[in-house]
Order: sequence, then C-alpha cells, then structure tokens
Amino acid sequence: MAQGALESIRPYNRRVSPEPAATTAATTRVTLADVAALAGVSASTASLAFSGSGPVSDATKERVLAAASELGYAGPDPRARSLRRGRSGIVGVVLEERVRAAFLDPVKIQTLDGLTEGIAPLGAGLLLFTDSGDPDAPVSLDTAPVDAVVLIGCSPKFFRQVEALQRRGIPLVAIEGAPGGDIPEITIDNREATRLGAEHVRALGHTEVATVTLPFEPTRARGELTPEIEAGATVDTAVERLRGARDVFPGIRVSVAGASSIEEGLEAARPLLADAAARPTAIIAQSDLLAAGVIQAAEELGLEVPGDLSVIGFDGIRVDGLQHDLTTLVQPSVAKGRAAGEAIVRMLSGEAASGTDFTSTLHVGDTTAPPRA
Amino acid sequence: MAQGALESIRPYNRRVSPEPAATTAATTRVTLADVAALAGVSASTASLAFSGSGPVSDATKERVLAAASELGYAGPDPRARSLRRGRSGIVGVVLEERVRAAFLDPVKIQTLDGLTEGIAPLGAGLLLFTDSGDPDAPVSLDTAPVDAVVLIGCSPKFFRQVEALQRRGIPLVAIEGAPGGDIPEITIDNREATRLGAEHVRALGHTEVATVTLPFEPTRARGELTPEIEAGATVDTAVERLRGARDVFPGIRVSVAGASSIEEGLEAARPLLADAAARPTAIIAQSDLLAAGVIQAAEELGLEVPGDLSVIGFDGIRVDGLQHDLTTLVQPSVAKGRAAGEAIVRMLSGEAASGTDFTSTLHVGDTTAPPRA
DNA sequence: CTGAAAGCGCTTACAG
DNA sequence: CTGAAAGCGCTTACAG
Repeated sequence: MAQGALESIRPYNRRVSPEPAATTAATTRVTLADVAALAGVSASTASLAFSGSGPVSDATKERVLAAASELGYAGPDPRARSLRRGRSGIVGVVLEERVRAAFLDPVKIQTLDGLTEGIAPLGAGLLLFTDSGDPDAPVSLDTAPVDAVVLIGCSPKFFRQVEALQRRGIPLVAIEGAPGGDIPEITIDNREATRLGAEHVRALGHTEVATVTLPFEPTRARGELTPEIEAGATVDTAVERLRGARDVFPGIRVSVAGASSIEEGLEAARPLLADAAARPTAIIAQSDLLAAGVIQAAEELGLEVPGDLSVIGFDGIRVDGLQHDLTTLVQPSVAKGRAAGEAIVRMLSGEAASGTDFTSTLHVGDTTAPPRA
Repeated sequence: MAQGALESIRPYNRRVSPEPAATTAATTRVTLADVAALAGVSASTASLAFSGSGPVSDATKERVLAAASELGYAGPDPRARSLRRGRSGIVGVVLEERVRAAFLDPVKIQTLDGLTEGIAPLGAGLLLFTDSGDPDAPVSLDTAPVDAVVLIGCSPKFFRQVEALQRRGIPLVAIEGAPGGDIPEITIDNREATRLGAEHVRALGHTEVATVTLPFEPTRARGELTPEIEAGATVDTAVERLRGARDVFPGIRVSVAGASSIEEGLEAARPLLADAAARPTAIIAQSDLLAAGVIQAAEELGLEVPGDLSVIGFDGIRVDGLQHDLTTLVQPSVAKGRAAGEAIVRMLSGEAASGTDFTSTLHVGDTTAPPRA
C-alpha cells in the first residue's frame, strides 16, 4: 500500500535541534512562537497579527511582521491551522479514470471549471483523485484532509469510502454517476433531452434513423449493440439517452462507440453508412465529439451533411476544428459544476442541500434538414 | 479576500457539547481517544492498531477495530495526523489559467498524467491551483497544506508565493515557465527540435516556408508578427521555437495564433495561403493542434497536403479526428510530468534534485514531401 | 506487547 | 489592546 512509502520517508524539514530557530536557517523550522518571542509579544497576539481577526495595535502588528521577516517566517503552518480550525480549505474531486482519460471529455472539464467557480467563496483548492495507473496506490480519499468531496461520474465502487466520509461528517455531492448513499446528485435530463432531439429529427420527416452511443460499460465493448451489452450496462448516461431515442424510434439501429471522441464516432458510423441501400438518413449521436466523427464518416463517403445525412449531437460544446454549426442538445456543463460547488458551500455552512436536475435545450444548427425526397 | 469567507463559516461538525462522543451520533465527532476508551486500551495502542506501524496483539487490534465500528469511527483525522507527522500527503500543482483553458492543452494533460504516475509512491493527491475567475480569490498557494509544489508553465508572477514556500522548506519543481528562484526545471529542447524539423523541411527542397506560432504573451495578440509583439514576448516556448525555425529560415514569415487550437491554426494559416502567387510550400506549426488547423485551411482552398503544402507540427499528440499521420516533433509530455514527480519524491526523502532537459524526436509522417516541381 | 507523556503549531474563548 | 491557558486529534519516542 502506498501509505507505507509515505511513512518510510523522513520529514523533509525535521527540526534538527531543540534550540530556537534562526541559527540553522533553512533546515530549522521557524514557528509562530519564535516570532512572538522575538517581537516580545505573546503567541496569541502574534497569531492575531497574522490572521487579522482581532484587535491588534498597528505598532504591535508591525513589530510582529518585522520579526517574522527577520526570521524568514512565511506565515502560520497550514497543517496546524487546519487542525485547530477544523477546516483544511480543500475540496476533493473524484474522477474514476486516469487524468488523461477524464480530461479528454470537454464536459468534465467545463464541469470542473464551474466547480472552481462554485467553491470560490471558500478560497479552497481542488484535490484531484484519479486513477494513478498504479493498482497498489488506491485513491486515499479517506485519509486526505478534505472539507468536502465532489464525485464526478463515479460508480458505486466508491461506496465504502463514501460511507467513511459520511461518518466523518464530510459533505458529499455527486455529479451524475450513482455512488450510492443518500448523496445529493446533480443530474441532467438525458432521456427527455434525447427524446426532444429525436422528435426534431422525426418532425423533419426522417424515418430511417440510427444512433451512435457512448460506451455502456467501462470495458468499452464497441460495435453493434447486443442484448448482452445492454444487460451489462453500468453507464446511466448511455442507457438513458438510448431510451430517449427509442421513445421516438423504437427499433432504432444502435452502434456503440468505445469512448466519446471524433475517432470513435467515425468508426461507429462507418458500418451504419456502409450499405448505400440500407443507409439511415439521420444519425443521433450521444455526444458532440461522436457527432463530429459521424460527420467525418459521411464526408469520407462523399455524403453531404445535412443534405444526405442529418446529424445531431449532445453536449453543446464547441468541437475544435468542426466547420459546422452542429444541431445538438445543449447541456449546462458549467452550471452543473457550479451547482455542486454551491451545494458544498451551503452544506459547509450548516445548511441542508439537495440535488439539482438540469434541463438541456435543443440547438438547431446546420447539420439537420429534411431527408432528400 | 477569500480567507474571510472561510473564517466566517462555522465548522460543519463542531463538537456540540464537552461530553464524550457517541450520544449525539452524527453531529458529534468521535476521536481516537473515544475508541481507545471503549476498547479499554491506551490511545497509543489504538493508534498503533490503525497505522499498523507497531507491534500490537491481534486480539487487541480486533478489540480496537470493533470499538471503532461500534462508534462509527472512520479512522484517524487526516488533519491531526498531518500536523503530527509533518506531512499532508498532498502535492500542489499550479496552472496559471482557468481550468478550462489549461485542460484544452493535450500536452498539459499528459504532463499531469505523468505527474500522477511520478508521485504514485507517495500515495499523495494533486491539489489544483488554477485561476478561479474570481479576482478576489487568489490562489492561496501559501496557506495550503502541501508537501511539495509543481509549477506548470508559470510566469514569474508567482515569485512571492514561491519564495514563501521555499522559506517553509517545501520542495518545488517547475515544468517549463520561469517562476524565478533556483527551482529545478523540467524543460525540452524547443529550439533545437524546431531546428531539426526545419532542416527536414529544407532537406525536402522547400525554400518558401512560413510558420504559425503559439501566442507570445498572455494577452494573445494574433496576426502577423510585429516587432512590438516580439519585444513583449513572455512565453519562452513560442520564442525558442521561432528561433529554431529562423536558424534554418532566417527570413521566415510568421503568423501568430491566439492559442493552441485547430481553430486558431486555421485562422492563422488563411492569410499565409490567401495569395496563390506568394504561397509558401511548407508551414512549420508550433503545435500539433495548430498544424491540424493549417491542414484544414489548406484543404479549404483545395490544396493537397503534402502535395501542395507540407505541414509539420510539434508535440506528438494524437489529434482526435485528424486523418493524417502528422510529421511532428514528438516531445515526451508524459515523461516530463513523471520526471517532475520523481524529483519531488527525491526531494521529500531528503535528496537533492536537479532539473531535466528532455529531447524531442522528429517523426516523419505523411504531411511533408518535396515541393511540386 | 502496552501505556504515560510530550508535543506537532496553531487559534480561540476568556480574563484582564 | 494584550496575555495565559487550553486544546484541536493524533503519533512517537521512551519506559516498562
């Protein structure tokens, strides 16, 4: 276990001798007590001079600050402060993937951005918990000094750690995913939004429609959807969006992508478009990146979008380099993160917080049109 | 200042009464002392039972664990542990941008991924410091309980905070950027690598060559390079790569992009390609995303790559959706992060650590060829 | 294998 | 406006 390594390493700056500071300079740690002594005040007063949260005369304050700079004291030790105050100023974020996988998803990045905004009033930092690639180094979520934790798209596999955090009274919020427990969840209307998109496609007159979906499970089997894949689904987003599409087109053809990317969208679309006789006139993609891939696949075959093929996405992100105004379901990615942050802030101030279910809106761009007559 | 907000919020789980725990359940915090008392052992022994770092009889250990689970004790408080041990298990990462901007750069993401690997032996988490968008919420780098800090592409504007961290004896490593101080730096051979690429282009027979660069300053002025822009440059990467190109093509035409993206590459390339009479036969792009944009611009005009235009990039990332095998300088993005992590680990175990200068390699793909005769 | 004691460095009521 | 005292919750030598 990783813990072991941490323990075996000696503190970088262990106090070398019991003598007062300022002799061994760099290797000896200066404390508030040292500063107070040099300034000729009590530790309490010195503390007040730094935090500014009490009445201290300007003269005293100056003396303390002068003593601090003379000793090279950089301010109160955050570790001691956080023990005393009961707050560390850190919010944990759990992403159940490697960094490089999690940040390939523009929606997650935007959500994280919104979260940063949402917790800004706390002045807290975000502590990232991701898969390190080392199976022996578990996310040590339950030994980290966090004030609160946000789970983004996490599976129930964190249940044990989540429980431990709850026992410790640490506020938790989940953005999608179903981590278990009675944690406030921030969700979006995956099914309803997709249905809306499908209805738009149907209203244009399309009847031959296919869909390219996100993976149904972490193993990321791809290709034509089989009953086995569907039965083993663990990713709600894919399942719900498929339901929405089926609400309108019950027998819709389904091609499963291996991830949310242009490349995967391209590969998932190829077989759908291969047979000119049985070609759909519209494809519903479960993400904008997949939609961009579908468009590439169409263009590869010399098909025009939207003339020969209508394409609709999901997310409402700007796909870098895509020259179309994509028709898509715009989900409030940033707002989701912000809502999670705000819930955290409320919970930390003792209020109750509940989840939020956001609504996506249909943006009609230039990638959907009536089928050719 | 953000600090104020943190202070004004009362601790979420303030102990309500001075009585021993286990009565008010959720709102009362259970401590190791409570567990020890219930188990009928000393606090020291209880502590040993949890950390496993001492000889405790199995019977005693079991008794302690049973008491813990009876009281709902989730393990030692990380805040207290970190004060006592002098380690928090947290490594800070500073990115001088908003989350959404930083993570648009695939190289940064890969570097972060490598960093995660590099610090895996510590079992530590990454604490993200980014621009929150709120000018009143400064990155509170110097009040966070970090064991070490990695700066990624940071400007000297962090000098003051960096100094404070150094005074506190906190190990620092910088990945590119010049944060000031005598911090070990992880760098790559921007100039030499670009020169290598330019030589490849020249060897193919090109003489009419242009370059699309990264921004030269955070304000991100774009367009033709002016002496003013060049004089005010603060981004080493852009400057060094331009030097490398000029080493081979001294009078090279320069178009500055506003960011590293396909879209910006497209826009920066358009004016270069607009005039068919004065059109370059090769373009050196300072990133792969820019190169992908250059290719799009060429294709827009009906030019073939590499037949009508050779394009070379920098980074060696896979550009999602790009159907070319891009000729590029492959830089070891993941290794850079890993090296930073390993340096941190060494410094935390008391060893000295120096920086590393990595070498990039030329990958010849299918986007460069001799100019048409 | 177990316990008593000290202390990590700070902040916060509480008196003055 | 300032100081003495207590304590945040834990871990670590040190004895036994």
